[in-house]
Amino acid sequence: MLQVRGARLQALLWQRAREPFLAAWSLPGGYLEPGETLEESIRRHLAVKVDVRELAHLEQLETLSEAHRNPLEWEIANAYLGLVPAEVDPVVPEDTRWHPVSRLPELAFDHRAIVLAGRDRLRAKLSYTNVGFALAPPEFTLSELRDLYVAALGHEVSATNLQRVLLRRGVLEPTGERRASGRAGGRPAELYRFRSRRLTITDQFAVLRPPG
Amino acid sequence: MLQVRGARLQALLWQRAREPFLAAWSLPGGYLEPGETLEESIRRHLAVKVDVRELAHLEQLETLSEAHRNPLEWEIANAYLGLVPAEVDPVVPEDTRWHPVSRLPELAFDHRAIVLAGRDRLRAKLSYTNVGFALAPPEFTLSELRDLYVAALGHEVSATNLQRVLLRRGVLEPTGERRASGRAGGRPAELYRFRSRRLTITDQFAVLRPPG
DNA sequence: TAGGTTTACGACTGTGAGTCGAAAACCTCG
DNA sequence: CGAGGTTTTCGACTCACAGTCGTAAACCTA
Repeated sequence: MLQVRGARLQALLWQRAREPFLAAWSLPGGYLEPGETLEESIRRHLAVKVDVRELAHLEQLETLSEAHRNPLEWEIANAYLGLVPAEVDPVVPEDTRWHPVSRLPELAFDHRAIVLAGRDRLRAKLSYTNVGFALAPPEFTLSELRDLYVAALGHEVSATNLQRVLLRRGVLEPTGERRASGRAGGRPAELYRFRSRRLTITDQFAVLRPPG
Repeated sequence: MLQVRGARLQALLWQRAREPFLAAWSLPGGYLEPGETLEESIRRHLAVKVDVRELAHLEQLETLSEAHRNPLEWEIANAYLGLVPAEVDPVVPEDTRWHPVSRLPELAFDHRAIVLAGRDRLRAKLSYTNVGFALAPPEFTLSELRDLYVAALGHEVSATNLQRVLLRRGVLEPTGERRASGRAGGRPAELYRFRSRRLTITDQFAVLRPPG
């Protein structure tokens, strides 16, 4: 599970209480029960840590069967990517904390690679889909949205370009209202919302388009 | 497994000899054995049908756990996408045949959706990676490569643009040799090859690039 | 050798992303 | 109440690159 908090992209991790990897940080998850869908299983295990209704998006990341996983048993592990909108602060148990993806602690198994794969998937999809809806609150100003993109992408983003691109693609729509900026005055910003909160591909890749 | 044969994108299917879905066409595959990697398992099952050394590329597609699969047992199925270069013609058993993806027969389970997902994945990656190497023979003319792209993408492609784009990205390189076109004379075409035969992302998506 | 065919390549066009600056709309402080 | 500072908005400009087109090159066959 990833979320932008405090202008940084962070991952929800919990500290293991048992061997192997005692005291190392780990991704939430667990075993599949019979008669259960993969996604049902994920949601069940996540529900132990957070309120799953706050998940704005959940998608399959990859399936792993590497040998360097838990050496006791040969496992097939399904990694999922979940996204939580900014500004919600789910209640989490004692052993669970958010960690900036840019400064991860020692992680159990191959969980570090999984987190980085999730970050990369998010970065790519921010460019050609409307996943932004899963990072943003229901309404927001363009500056706030820009800050979310900066945190997730890890580089500067022009608010002007962001607005132009997302408007032309029909991803954003103005609410008609405006909100005064928090601190030092300034022109009040217009509020926007995502037109849809379901994943859609918005960029037909630039190259080798059909003619016409 | 997909391959461009006869100017059409085709999928390798075999006809089931047992219930359920008796006589329906089906994707090659089978069960995972203990102590086996997912990819090892896939290659083992494919080896029954074809010479797996002819696979130029193999990647994970998706993992399914739907209820409308084999109703007898609840299964987790891992779908893979394999690509075979044009102009190789692997020996296949009696019950196995290539079928154009655009005119698939009745398929068992949800295999039809899997084949279409594989086709879509291939189409997308042709635009922003160098997967072309897995569809093309070792050396080829630009017209031949264009025809492969047309078959896979399903729409016209300009040979001029294809050349310019793939050369600028450093995906193609000329071999220095040339080959007379098959039939009616004409200027002999220069031969090209893919600089690398490992999957690489070559298009940093058009949108929201880092500044500079 | 003339005409046909295919490939190669430069020039032009058009779209859209990145940049910049001015104007708008608010605040606070004197 | 006005001046200066701050933030947002929006148009205009630039530039990179994909798509189009026409001509020249290099071969074949009759």
